[in-house]
Amino acid sequence: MSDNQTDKTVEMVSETHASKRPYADALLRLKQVGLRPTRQRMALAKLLFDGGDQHITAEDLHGMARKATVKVSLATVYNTLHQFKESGLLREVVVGPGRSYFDTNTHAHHHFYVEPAGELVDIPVDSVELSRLPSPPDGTVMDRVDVIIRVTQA
Amino acid sequence: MSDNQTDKTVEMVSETHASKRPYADALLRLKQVGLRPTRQRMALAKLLFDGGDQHITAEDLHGMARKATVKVSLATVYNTLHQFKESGLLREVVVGPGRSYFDTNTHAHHHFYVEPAGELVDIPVDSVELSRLPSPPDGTVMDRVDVIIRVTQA
DNA sequence: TTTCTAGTTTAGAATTGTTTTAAACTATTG
DNA sequence: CAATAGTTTAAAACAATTCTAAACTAGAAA
Ligand SMILES: [Mn+2]
Ligand SMILES: [Mn+2]
Ligand SMILES: [Zn+2]
Ligand SMILES: [Zn+2]
Repeated sequence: MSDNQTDKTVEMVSETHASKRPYADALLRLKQVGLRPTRQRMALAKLLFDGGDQHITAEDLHGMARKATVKVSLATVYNTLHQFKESGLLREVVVGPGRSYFDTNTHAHHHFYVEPAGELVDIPVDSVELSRLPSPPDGTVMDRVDVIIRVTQA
Repeated sequence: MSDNQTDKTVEMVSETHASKRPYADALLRLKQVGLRPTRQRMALAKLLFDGGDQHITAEDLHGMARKATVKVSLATVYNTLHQFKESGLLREVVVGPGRSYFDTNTHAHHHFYVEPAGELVDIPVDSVELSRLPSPPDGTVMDRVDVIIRVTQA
């Protein structure tokens, strides 16, 4: 519901005001989670959320920023990604040692992991049916279930 | 079947010959995958496979070796873990950025990941029912499905 | 046995990905 | 405008892993 609302706003902005107010959506998101809309965060938010679902590494995002001539340090990229993750604007998906991606799709969903390309592909949550799950170990409570289907390029 | 056979051998060895021939099982495993039974590999194999299923990091294993007064470098521990993994003697399970475990249970199975303890608990494959899976992206073929249930200490 | 050789181990350097530090900077509030 | 809390950054530090190149060793051949 809150997600739905956000999505609607995004659509509106990108469809009707994007050229006039290209930072409206980024600004909104930052306001919603209580982070100051600094130049760097605005630019990173725009890069992250302006182009559909993405699975991106910190280095990738830093590279995109540089290509877009946004002056931002790698440390800030890391800071920002973690703040966005803590705020629920992003999820982190870990697929291999030293391979972690930030995912702009924060809805419940699963992943194909294509090796050796190292590419992540979303799987809608309802196209996987987990009809039986074991109960968690004593003294623990279930947080979430991640399904990663590892596939290889034929 | 091949697994079954191995398991039977392990049992036999540990039950009837362990005290007399404590390296018989390790030797067998190395022979089976065509790796020379060096002092270091034998010792690591023994540490890994002699005590039920384990989820262990490279540092952990190196620590265990040191405690058992086995002289082996960390580089060799890494080499060996990767060789064992490539040979199918071990699996690698990645649960978080910079958190990867080597798993002595090579049968198909899933995991609870207990946070923040960082502990892995096996889930038998048949206690999870994956009744529907999407087809892999074009040009790829499914390798395996990993289910990680993240749980938190209550 | 004694070579011979390919495979193995190792210390140490290097690399990768990420975090920390502490000083400079900036968005917001009064 | 201050004043201040939050933010950014270069640089150093860190953790995990890999690489390098030289020394060592298991197994095969002589
Ligand atoms: Mn590895
Ligand atoms: Mn992280
Ligand atoms: Zn995703
Ligand atoms: Zn396991």
